[in-house]
Amino acid sequence: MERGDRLFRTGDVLSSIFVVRDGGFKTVVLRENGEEQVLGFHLPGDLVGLDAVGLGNHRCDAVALTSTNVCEIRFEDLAGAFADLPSLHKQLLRLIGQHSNRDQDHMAILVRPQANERIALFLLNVAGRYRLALFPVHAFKLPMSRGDIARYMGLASETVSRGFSRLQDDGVIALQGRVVTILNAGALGRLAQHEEMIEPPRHNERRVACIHGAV
Amino acid sequence: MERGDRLFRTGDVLSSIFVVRDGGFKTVVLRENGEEQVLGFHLPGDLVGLDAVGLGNHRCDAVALTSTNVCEIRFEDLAGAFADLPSLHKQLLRLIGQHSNRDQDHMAILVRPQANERIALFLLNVAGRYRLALFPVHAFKLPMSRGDIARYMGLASETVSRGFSRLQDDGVIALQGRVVTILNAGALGRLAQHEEMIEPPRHNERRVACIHGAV
DNA sequence: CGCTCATTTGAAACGAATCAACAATCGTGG
DNA sequence: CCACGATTGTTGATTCGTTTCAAATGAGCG
Repeated sequence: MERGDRLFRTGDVLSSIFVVRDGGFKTVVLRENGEEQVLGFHLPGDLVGLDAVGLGNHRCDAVALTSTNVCEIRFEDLAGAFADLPSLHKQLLRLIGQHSNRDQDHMAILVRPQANERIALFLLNVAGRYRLALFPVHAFKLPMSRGDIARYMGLASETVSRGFSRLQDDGVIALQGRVVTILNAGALGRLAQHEEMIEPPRHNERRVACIHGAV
Repeated sequence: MERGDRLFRTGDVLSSIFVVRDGGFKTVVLRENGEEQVLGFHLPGDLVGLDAVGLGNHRCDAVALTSTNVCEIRFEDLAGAFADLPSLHKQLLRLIGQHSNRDQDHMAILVRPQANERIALFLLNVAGRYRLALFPVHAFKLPMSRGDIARYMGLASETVSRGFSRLQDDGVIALQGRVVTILNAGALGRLAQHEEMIEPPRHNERRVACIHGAV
């Protein structure tokens, strides 16, 4: 699939669940006033489409953020297999539970009153997910735009941009466009919990991203 | 159960699901820094405990907000019935889907950048849920404190209080402590969507709550 | 009736949204 | 391969709104 393509749209009947192999998706709802709200990001290894399991219809659009590669699981096959393998039910329930955990992480971000905390949490979140799915990496490329991140976190895109720049100035992360390198995970964790930066940045001038060849 | 009692705690293994008959609950998580985040409110007719279906353990505490009355459904009974009645699965999945819809409503509140929009959405939300469960009422008593509402919406409790007062001054709602009367649902809906108040308040002085005997 | 806790309200400081301009990046086609 | 246009990202200045701290009021409960 290419960037901008939709895996499914709001209202579509549930026919398949997808596993992201490569690339990334966002799931979005369009509010009555025309604004787009980003419900979640789906990175390699993640499932897309579980939102329709409850009622049988999708409640959001799944939009490809980049060129993507997905694995399709036809739901009727799954339903047929349920009768034979009761354990599959537990499996599905566990998946749904994980999905719900994602929502909870999202809410944990949204309730923070401070933009910097939200941004720090977001980065830790994404980094953790990449760490699970791929081999541990210090640098990863965000497939989504700053605007998407903003609409995910309930902030203006300028605020996201400023927050990223600030983290770079403080030597917590290095930025190269959408490529993020976490330089100081400890500091990021403290920022996510409203604690002040304890170790001050070593230099005040913005350093160029030195990703020691990992990019 | 009495106010403050816990139906279950974080980490408890899933043993039962509950239906709220009377009163209300909040589900909360305690963050590492000691702060409490309110994940949801459970009013009469609502289910509590679905959070554990995915992994088998509860991921939050369920705290009674008032004296309450619940109906317990032992999960093992349910699991046994699954083998006999495959349709029960769909039923459970639908319930989970509804639960997920709640989370989505919650996020729709949290992404609003403006406190007034969040508060308007919250009131519409709660009113809609009371309308579903009980006979239509214009006045209802919130079982939760302003602080709980604030922790649910990611605001300071003072901001919630101010927002309520503002809505009262504008003649959109009437307040009597925790009893809320919606006087102008249309205006509330418009406020929830960032639109300005079109019809100005008829009087500037704060009116006393006139709930025409419904309380 | 007096206590404690919840709620309301005020004033000030801080932070984010907004508006606006600019730089950088990407994709496209010459 | 480079030039171009369009999108995306960054940065600055201002305005608006929320948090915070503080105090007063009100309600619920023993």
